[in-house]
Amino acid sequence: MNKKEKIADKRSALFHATLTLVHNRGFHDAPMNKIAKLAGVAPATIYLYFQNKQDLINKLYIEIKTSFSTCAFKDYKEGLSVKEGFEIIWNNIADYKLSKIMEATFLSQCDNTPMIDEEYRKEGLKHLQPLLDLWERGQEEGLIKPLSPFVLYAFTIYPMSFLMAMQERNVYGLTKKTRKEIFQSAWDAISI
Amino acid sequence: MNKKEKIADKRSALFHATLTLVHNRGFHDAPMNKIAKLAGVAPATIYLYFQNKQDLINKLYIEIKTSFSTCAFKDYKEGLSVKEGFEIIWNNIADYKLSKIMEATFLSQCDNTPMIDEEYRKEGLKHLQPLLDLWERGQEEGLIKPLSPFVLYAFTIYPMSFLMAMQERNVYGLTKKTRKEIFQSAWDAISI
Amino acid sequence: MNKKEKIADKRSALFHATLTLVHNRGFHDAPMNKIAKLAGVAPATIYLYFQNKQDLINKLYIEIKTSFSTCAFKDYKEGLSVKEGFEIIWNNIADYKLSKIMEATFLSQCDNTPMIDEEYRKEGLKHLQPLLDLWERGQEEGLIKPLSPFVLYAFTIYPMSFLMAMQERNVYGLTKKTRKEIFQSAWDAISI
Amino acid sequence: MNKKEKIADKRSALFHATLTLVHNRGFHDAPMNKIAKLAGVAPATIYLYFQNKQDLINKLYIEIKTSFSTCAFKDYKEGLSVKEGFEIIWNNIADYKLSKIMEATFLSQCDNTPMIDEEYRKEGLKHLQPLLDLWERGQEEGLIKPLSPFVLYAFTIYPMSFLMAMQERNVYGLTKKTRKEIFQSAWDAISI
DNA sequence: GATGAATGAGACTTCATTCAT
DNA sequence: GATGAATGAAGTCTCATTCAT
Repeated sequence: MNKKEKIADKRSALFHATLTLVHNRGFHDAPMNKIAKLAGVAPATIYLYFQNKQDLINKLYIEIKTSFSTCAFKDYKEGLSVKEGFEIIWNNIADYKLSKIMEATFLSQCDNTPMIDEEYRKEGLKHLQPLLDLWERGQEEGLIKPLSPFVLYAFTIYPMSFLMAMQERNVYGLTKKTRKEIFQSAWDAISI
Repeated sequence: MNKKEKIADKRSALFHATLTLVHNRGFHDAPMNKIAKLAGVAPATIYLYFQNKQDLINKLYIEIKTSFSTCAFKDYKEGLSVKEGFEIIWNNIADYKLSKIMEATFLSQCDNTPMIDEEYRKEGLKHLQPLLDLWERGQEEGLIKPLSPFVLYAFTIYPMSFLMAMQERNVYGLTKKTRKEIFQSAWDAISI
Repeated sequence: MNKKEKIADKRSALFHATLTLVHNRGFHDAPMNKIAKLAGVAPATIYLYFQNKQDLINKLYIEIKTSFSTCAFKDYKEGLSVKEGFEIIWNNIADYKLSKIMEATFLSQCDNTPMIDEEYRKEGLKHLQPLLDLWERGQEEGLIKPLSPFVLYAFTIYPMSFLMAMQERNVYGLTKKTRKEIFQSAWDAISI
Repeated sequence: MNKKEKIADKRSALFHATLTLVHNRGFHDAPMNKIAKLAGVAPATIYLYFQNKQDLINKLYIEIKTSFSTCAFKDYKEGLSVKEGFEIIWNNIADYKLSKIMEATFLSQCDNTPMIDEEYRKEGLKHLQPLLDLWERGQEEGLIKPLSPFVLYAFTIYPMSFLMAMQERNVYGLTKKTRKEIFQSAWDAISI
C-alpha cells in the first residue's frame, strides 16, 4: 500500500468509526477518543486529517451525501421516459435507504438536528439535480403535478426515510411485492 | 398563584427552556446550566423536578407527543366519512407542524436520533390510534389501498415533516392554495 | 406524649437515623436529607435540634459514649476483688460490643477517622474512670503488670473491637465457651 | 527518567497525595481536585491512572497492605522457634505501625469504615499467611492456646493499632523498654 | 506522520443549609 | 415548631484538543 492509499485508508477508517458511533449512540455520545479507538488510531491523529470534530462531521456528511447521490443515479440515463427514469432513481434510493442503514440514519440525523454547519448542509442539497431536471420535464410533458420540487420530494423520496427507520426498529418489514405497491403510491402522489 | 400552580409553572418553564435550547442548538449542546438559566432557576432545582437530564428529555418528549395528538384529533368525530375525517386530521397535523415549529422539530430530533429511551419512545407511538382506525375503515370500504399503516403514514403525514423543515430553513414557503394541492397528493398516494 | 417527650423523641429519631446510615454506608455517604427521611422529619427540622451536620455527629458520639460506659459498669461495685470486678466490666463491654453492633462500629469509625471534633473526642475519654481506678488498685495489690492504662486497655478491651468487626463480617463467630477462654487471654495479658 | 518511571512516579505521587489527605482530613474530606493539586497534576489526569475515586482508594489499600506484609516478614525465616519467629514478626509490625503513621492510620480507617469495596478488602486479608502458619505450628507444639487465629490476632497484633493511635494523638509515648514489656503481654495473652 | 499522556474547561449531579410559609 | 422547595458551592468525572516525543 502506497502513501496516498494509506492516508485514504485512515480517513476512511475515521469516517467509518464516526458513522458507526453516531449511528449507535448519537452525535452527543460519540467522543473523539472512542472514534479514535474504533478507527485504530491515536486521538491526536484525527487532528492531522481534520481541523476539529465539527470538521470531521461536516466532511463525513459531504462524503455520504456524495455516495448517496452516486448511488441514486446508477443506471440512469437521460433518454428514458419520465416514469421509467423516475422508477429507476426511486428504486436506487430505496435500495440505498434500506440497505445502507448506517449511512441513511446518519443523513437523517444530520437533516433533523443542528449538527452540520449550514454551509455544508447547503452543499449537500445540490446532489439531486438530475432528479429535479427529470421532474421538470415531467411537468412540461403534463405527467407530473405542477408542485414545488420540495413537495415532490416530500411525497416520493422522503417517505422512504420513515420506512427505513421503522424497519431499523423492527416494527415493519419490507418485501419485494410491497416495494412495487409503495412505488405506486409515490407515483400516484405526484402524477396527474 | 398557589403552590400547585407554582410547581406546574416551574416544570413548564423547564420544559420550555429545554425545548428552546434543543431546538436552537441540538441535544448535544443544551447543557443543564443553560436550561436552568433560561428557565430562571438554579441548576440544582432541575433535580427536584426530574431525576436527571435523560429523564427531563424523556418526559418532555411524552409531553409534546401528547399535545401533538390532542391537536391532531381536534374537531374530529367518528361519524364523518373517511375522506372528510382524514382531511380534518391531516389539516390538524399540518397546522401543528407548520405553526408549532419548536415542538415539531423537537419531535423530529427525537425520532431520528437515539436521544429518547426506547421505553418512552414506545409509549409515544400509541397516540395516533383513531387515525389507524379510520384508515382501517377506509380499507374495509374499499377507499384506501390495502397497505400497512406505516406506509400510509409515510406517504401522508410524514411528508409534512420535510416541508416544515424546509419552511424553517426559509427555502420553501407554504401558501393556503398549495395546502389544498398538497392534501390532494397525500390522498392520491393512499386512495384507490 | 407531652412536649418534652416529643422533642426527645425527634432527637432520638435523628440519632438513630444517623447511626444507621453511618453504620451502613459510612460518614461520607450519609447525607442530611437521607438522615431526615429516615428519621421521618423534614431536612430543615434537623437544624432546629443541631447547629449543623458536624454538631449532630459530635452529639451522637457523646450520646453513644455515655450509653457505652453506663453499660460497662452495670452491676459493678467497688467492694469486689480486682479480678471479679474486672471480669464483670470486661463482660459488660464484650456484651455491648457484640450486641449493640451499630453503636460499637460507630464508635470504631469515630475513633479511627477524623470525623469527630477533637474537643468532643477528649470528652469521650473520661468515661472509663472506674476501670482505670480498678487497674490502679490491682497494680497496688501486685496483681496487674505495672503498665500504662493505655496498654492495659489495648490488650484487654480493644481486642473485642476486632472480634466484633470479624463477627459483623461473618468471618468469625463467638460462642459462650470461647467467651470464657478469651477473657482468660485478656487476663493473662495484664496479670502478673 | 524514562517513560515507565514517569508513569510509576505519577501513580505514586497520587497515592501519596491521597494517603496524606485521607490521613489528615478523612475519606469524606479528600476531594479529587485537592488530591490532584497535592500530587501536582490536573484533576483529569487522575482518571488516566484510575477508573474513579473508589478505584484509587481500593488500589491504594492494596498497595499499602502489600507494603505492610512485606515489612511484617522481613528477616523472618521458617527455621526459627515459634517464639523467636513470632517476636520478629511482632516487632516488625510494631515498627511499621509506630513509624509509618500515615499508612497505619489509613489501614485503620479502611478496616473500620465501609470505604473499601468488599472484594478488595478480602484480597487484603491474604497477606498474613506465614503468621497464621506459625501460630498453627505453635499450637501443634503445645505452646500456643488453641484459639481461632482471629483471637490470636486480636490480642497480639491489633492492640498495636490502639497504641499507635494514642501515640499519634500525643497522649501516650512508647519507649524501648516498654516495647519489651508490651511484647511480653502479647505473648502472655496467647501462650499456654 | 503518528502518538498518547496531559489538561483546562465544562459537563452532570449532590449536598448542607436556608427561608418563606 | 415544622416544613420542603430552593439554592450556591462544590463534588466527580468527561471531553475536545494539544504538545513533547
